[in-house]
Amino acid sequence: MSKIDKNKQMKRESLLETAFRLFTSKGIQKTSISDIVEDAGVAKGTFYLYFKDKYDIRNKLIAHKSGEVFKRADLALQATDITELEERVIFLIDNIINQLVENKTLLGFISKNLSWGMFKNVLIGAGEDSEVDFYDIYHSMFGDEGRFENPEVMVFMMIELVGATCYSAILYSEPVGIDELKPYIFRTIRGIMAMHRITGQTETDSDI
Amino acid sequence: MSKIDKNKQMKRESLLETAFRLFTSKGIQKTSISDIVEDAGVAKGTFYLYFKDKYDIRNKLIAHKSGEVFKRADLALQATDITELEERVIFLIDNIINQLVENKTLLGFISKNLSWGMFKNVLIGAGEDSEVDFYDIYHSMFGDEGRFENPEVMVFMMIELVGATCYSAILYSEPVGIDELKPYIFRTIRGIMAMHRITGQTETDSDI
Amino acid sequence: MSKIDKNKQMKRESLLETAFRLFTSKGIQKTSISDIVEDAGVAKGTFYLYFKDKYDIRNKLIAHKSGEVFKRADLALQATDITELEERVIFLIDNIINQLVENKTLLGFISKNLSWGMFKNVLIGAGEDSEVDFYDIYHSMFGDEGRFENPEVMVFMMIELVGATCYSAILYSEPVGIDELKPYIFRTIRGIMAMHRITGQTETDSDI
Amino acid sequence: MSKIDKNKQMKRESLLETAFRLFTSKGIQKTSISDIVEDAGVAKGTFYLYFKDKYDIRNKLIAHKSGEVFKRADLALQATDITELEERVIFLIDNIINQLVENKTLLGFISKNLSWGMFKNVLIGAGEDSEVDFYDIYHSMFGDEGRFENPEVMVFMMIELVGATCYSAILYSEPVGIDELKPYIFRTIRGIMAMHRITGQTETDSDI
DNA sequence: TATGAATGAGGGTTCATTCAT
DNA sequence: CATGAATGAACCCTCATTCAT
Repeated sequence: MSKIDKNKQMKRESLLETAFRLFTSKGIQKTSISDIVEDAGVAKGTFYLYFKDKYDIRNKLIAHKSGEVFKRADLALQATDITELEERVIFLIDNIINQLVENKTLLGFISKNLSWGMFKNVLIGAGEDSEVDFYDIYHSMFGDEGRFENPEVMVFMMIELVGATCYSAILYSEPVGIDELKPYIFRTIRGIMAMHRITGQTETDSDI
Repeated sequence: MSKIDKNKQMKRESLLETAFRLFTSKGIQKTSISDIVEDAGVAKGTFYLYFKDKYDIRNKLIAHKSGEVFKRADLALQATDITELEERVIFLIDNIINQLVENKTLLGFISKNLSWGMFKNVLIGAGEDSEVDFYDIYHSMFGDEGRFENPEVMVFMMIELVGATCYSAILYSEPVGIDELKPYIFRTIRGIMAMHRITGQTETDSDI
Repeated sequence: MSKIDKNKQMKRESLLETAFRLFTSKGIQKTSISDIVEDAGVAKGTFYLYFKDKYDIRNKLIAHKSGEVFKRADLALQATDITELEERVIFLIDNIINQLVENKTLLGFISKNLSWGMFKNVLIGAGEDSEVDFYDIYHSMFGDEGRFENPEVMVFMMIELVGATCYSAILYSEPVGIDELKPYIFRTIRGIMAMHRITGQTETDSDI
Repeated sequence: MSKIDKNKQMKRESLLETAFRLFTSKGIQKTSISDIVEDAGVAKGTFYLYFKDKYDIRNKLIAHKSGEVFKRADLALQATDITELEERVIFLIDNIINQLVENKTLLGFISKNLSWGMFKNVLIGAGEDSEVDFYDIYHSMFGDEGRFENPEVMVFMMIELVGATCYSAILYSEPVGIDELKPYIFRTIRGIMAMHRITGQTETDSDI
């Protein structure tokens, strides 16, 4: 049975790998299920044994691939001795940006498809096939300590800012290259964190 | 000739209107040219007299629709007596957000399709069928006065931040509704402007 | 497997047969793939499982049909005891002409489509789905014996002459019917062979 | 009126010229009426004022273009002092072949389209828009003198032989280039003429 | 489980032809 | 005579999905 199960797992992973390669090289719209099964070396019907349709495999890929990016960033962070929270966040973001610079196809894939809703799913559902529990990381960083007014909004803004600006800067160097953009991103990130830090809320709010 | 030309313009606009309605209700992928011409009440071949393909009409719609949003925001701004630049920017953004709240289908359409490159095209090419010259507005606000270190990067960051965060907040109230998010957005916008203001560069830079 | 393969072969042959019938009755240009699949009783997509496009099926038909003609002629020749080479050639040509007289649709199809390049392909590639190896026949007749100065040119001229003249004579009796034309054709064929026969080259050449 | 008529003639000739250029460069099937009128600089409807459809203009072109070739060959012949009939025929054929070598697009166009029936039309109908009366030439050469047994068959065979063999030799050098093929063609032509010459009919006929 | 032949609706696109101007 | 916008049938081809093996 183990052998059969292993075979099954191989088929599934072959399909995922192939789909990712084709999605990132030809685009999702232009990739047909025929393309995937042909390259993966399985029969057409087999695809439907593992995935509902093209968008099912896409969603599973996004969760998987973005999870990996966060995992690698977290591992790198653990290898440092940075303790200050703000510096830890900056380190993570910098690491993720660097990963995306190195892997532009992954960037294109994630940016076009990773919504905030998706991201939360990664956070929550990560435990199922991952050794890292992102939910724990998230909470230990932002949630438990009560240091931030609205941690979820804060993380949301940071992620959307980084995602949106990096896409254009890394892939098209528009309006500037990522190296030139990074300082601005980091300063804005620090600004966002400062804004949400509870002790820092003494200034008068005059938001329009 | 006038009669024929008027008829042509009507056909063209009928196609644009119908395409927009279908794109925003069914999505671009799911909308076929057959759908468009059927709803617009013209023959299939007629579509190809006016547009190259589905993506041609989409691009023209994006430019047109986002141009309109900016135009309306600018008109509203002119009706005020706000003089301070920062306040003018905040007013514009607030107005645009409010428009998008009122017109969620437009928001979905623009957000999914308006890239920075597209935005620049709207800015530059707006003159062709618009009474407002966005390029002038842009330059009079940010470019000429030498008050900002890198105005293009600044505008880029503001637009990407607003676009990315509003999409989720307005359409899905995730992670919070737009009303709750707005103060954070505005404060971040002010932070971004402060960061680029040349005289404000006295603080120490410690961008990683 | 045998059952499925048999079914596949049947589908393929049904398509070939139907295409031939339509090509010869309506012409290739006027025959659409829709026509073929409809008459063959298969779905449109099925066509593309077996052939790349209309011209793929046409080429396969030409090779197949002209191969059959040559094969039949060769079989008939083997049933005789003609030994003299020239008489054997005349016999083959006569037999082929007679076949084409009997099957005028085949004549129209082959004549319009069988170029010299095509003919060589039939000769060379015939082995793949045929029991007769035309290449062997050809070589044993003309090539090996060293009796002809330029056997390829000789065969080329004979084939082009026969093809071009028979088409008009058989189908339209223009300028005369095939029976009246035959003697002239045969005499010209003999002339061409005489011309290429190496020992026959004693006459003075005065080719302009 | 003359001016209008001149304008009409110009439109017609512009259409003919453009059609010929497109037919020979893209092929007849791939050339649409839209292509022709666009390149010719006239409106679509105008085409139908002069020609019935694409095949009407094609037929008119074939007659016109092949007529020109024969006319040029005849003019060249008249400039010589060749008197012997056989040599005159060889001269004509050689001249025509040379024209086709120089003008390969013309060769492709004529060969693919010039049937014997067409050729006779050119002969007969040539008077309508040509200064040369081919019918006269033809008859003075072959018909009137009673020197040939069946002049029409003879001309037919010569034309078909030359047309069929030259096409492959000039355009594809298959099986040999035209220069290498010419001697064989001429000898065969002489053979065909000898065969039809009435005084030369002393040899025994053994046509199968 | 796994296969892959078969399906057929539906996609985008072309183009000969018409006809009001 | 000349125009060219409009037509819409017909084209080729793709592909997600099914199901008998």
